[in-house]
Amino acid sequence: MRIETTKAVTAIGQVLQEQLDHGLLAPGSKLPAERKLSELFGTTRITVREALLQLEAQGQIYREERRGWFVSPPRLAYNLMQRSHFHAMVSAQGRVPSTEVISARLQPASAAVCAWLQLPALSSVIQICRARRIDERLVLYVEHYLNPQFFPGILAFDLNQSMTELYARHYDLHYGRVRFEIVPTALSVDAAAALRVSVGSPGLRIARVNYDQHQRLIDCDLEFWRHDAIHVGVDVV
Amino acid sequence: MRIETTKAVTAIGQVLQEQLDHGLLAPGSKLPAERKLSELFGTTRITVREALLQLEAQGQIYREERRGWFVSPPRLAYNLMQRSHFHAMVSAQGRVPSTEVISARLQPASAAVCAWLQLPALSSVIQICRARRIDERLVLYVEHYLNPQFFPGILAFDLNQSMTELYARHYDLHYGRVRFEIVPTALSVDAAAALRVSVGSPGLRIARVNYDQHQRLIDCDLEFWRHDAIHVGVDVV
DNA sequence: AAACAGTGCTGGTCTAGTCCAGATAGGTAA
DNA sequence: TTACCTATCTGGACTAGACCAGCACTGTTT
Repeated sequence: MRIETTKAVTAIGQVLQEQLDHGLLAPGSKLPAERKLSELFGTTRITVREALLQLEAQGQIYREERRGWFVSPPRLAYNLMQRSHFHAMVSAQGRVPSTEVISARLQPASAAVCAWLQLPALSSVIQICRARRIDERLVLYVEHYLNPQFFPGILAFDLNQSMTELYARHYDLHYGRVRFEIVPTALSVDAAAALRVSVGSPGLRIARVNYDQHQRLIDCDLEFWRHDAIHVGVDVV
Repeated sequence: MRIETTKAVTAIGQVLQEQLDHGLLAPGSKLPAERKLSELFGTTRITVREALLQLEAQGQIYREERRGWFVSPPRLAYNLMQRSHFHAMVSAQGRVPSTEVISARLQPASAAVCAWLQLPALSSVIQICRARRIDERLVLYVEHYLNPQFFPGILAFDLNQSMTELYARHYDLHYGRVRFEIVPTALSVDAAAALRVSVGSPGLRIARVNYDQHQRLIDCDLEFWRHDAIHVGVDVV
């Protein structure tokens, strides 16, 4: 016999929501296992899972593959107008950034990258793939594509640091005009692997095309963010 | 006995994906019913559903409640920098916009709205809720909040038209500075109902705070977009 | 012609399990 | 100490059904 007046999925969601709102579940803390929750709510794992997926879509909780469900930390404010970089931005908001290089090499450019960088077909580009964390949590996977003519020998540097600072210090290049393109979509297979999330989980893709102080198109990057990790701000004057 | 080397969910996704890529399923066309698909792929409805949900997360397909799954039309390019409004933007991209007013009234402002509009507690605001379509498809739910001191008698006008044009024609107000805030999240209950999508489906929330030509804070709006309906462009100079 | 009542179809929700693979932690042997 | 093994816990993937509620169409009644 069913007593509930609302659907089980929304009921479970509301209970968890209420606990989150009242801070009983701190950011970063782990939720009970799905099986425990299904027992607690007297329902099946599939139903519990659906409720968890809805909270995930809202950005309230997130999962790490085969590790469990966790409460989402606050979103990072990403202001497109103030020219900042990841490390500076994260630090300024009182949190701890870190970066790890996944791969860095010269390789043939894909058609999409040729178009972005306005390069002829079959050009070579420098690709740098990195994963970035806020307070130890993997939140961002970035693929950089550099026009090699502007960056001789860059692969020899330590690429864990900010590219912006590297450009300034060793190449005297500074960002001028920038074009952003923001698309809500699922994470790509590479991004999902790097962020250790299950494929198909929602993400935010931000593509940047960067010009230098002389209006030359120097590089672009493709950022894949966990969808619950940021909110984007833009001031138009 | 299982023959497949890959997971059934990704296999189903890939098959549908391939059909989409080759244009065998035209934008807006209906997919076979979930039960038909499960029969076709020799699996259960739950598994098919999971594959469909992944394609939905990627923005390839969408659903209308209890009507079926459909192929997503191309995304609308939403450029925050060019001061345009919905009707103009959609028309310029060769598509057909339409708007319907859901509600319009003077009411007490919520705390969040008071903060956005910098109004004292317990102020009244004009709230206008509208749903907007592109080529007949519901894609956007907007809540406008107007500071009533700037808009006497506005509720008497036809609110199906562009607010931007209404402001200009009858109040001599033009947008000056604008602040956008973009958050990937699930659609609110109201938004989901207005767009006739199931609650918990992914969406993009864009909040705008608008100043007029005299730097006065005149209104704000809260836009809820179907996540697959737009891509946002920003040019920073 | 217009209003209405069926009726079948659709996705939405849910049950009650099974098997698999990666993550983790504890213990044992080199 | 270090390396490896192993048992257990976690979510991931899947089966095989059930019932419900809203949609669209069809055929009847007014």
